[in-house]
Amino acid sequence: MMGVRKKTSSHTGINPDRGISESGGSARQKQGLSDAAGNVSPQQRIWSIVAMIPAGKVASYGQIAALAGIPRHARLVGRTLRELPAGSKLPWHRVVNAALRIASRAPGQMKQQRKLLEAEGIEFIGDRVVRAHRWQARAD
DNA sequence: ATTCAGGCTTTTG
DNA sequence: GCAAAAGCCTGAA
Repeated sequence: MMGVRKKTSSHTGINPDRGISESGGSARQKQGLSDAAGNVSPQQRIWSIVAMIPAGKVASYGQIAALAGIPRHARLVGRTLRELPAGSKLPWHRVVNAALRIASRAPGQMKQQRKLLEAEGIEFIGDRVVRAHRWQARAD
């Protein structure tokens, strides 16, 4: 593949530093979130990225991880999303795997996720999301 | 410290 | 396009 995808270092224009104002308000009780050195925990980065996925678009775990500055952490993204509080504002449903398929962690939610996506105007081909709906940050 | 399993990804055939 | 194998990381036993 590659071709369009440059190195992850390419500033796509998105700016994770915009800070995601509370994503539910609770998930930060025992999480360090910010480090003494001013660093933020990986999951906060993930939240930021996920939060900036435009409606009507979907992104893959690895993509998010890469954009968050933590390549190879696709699974961590999934893990993080799994721990999300119910009232989270994060559009976790816009996150799918590299095959553009809905990752199944719970049969019921999978159905729900698809419904949410379709509600945003995302089309499906079988159990897969139409490629045109794949989100890609670009700098230009 | 070691082992295992997981909302993954990528390369081959 | 799908299946199998190998990678890469993390959290929990």
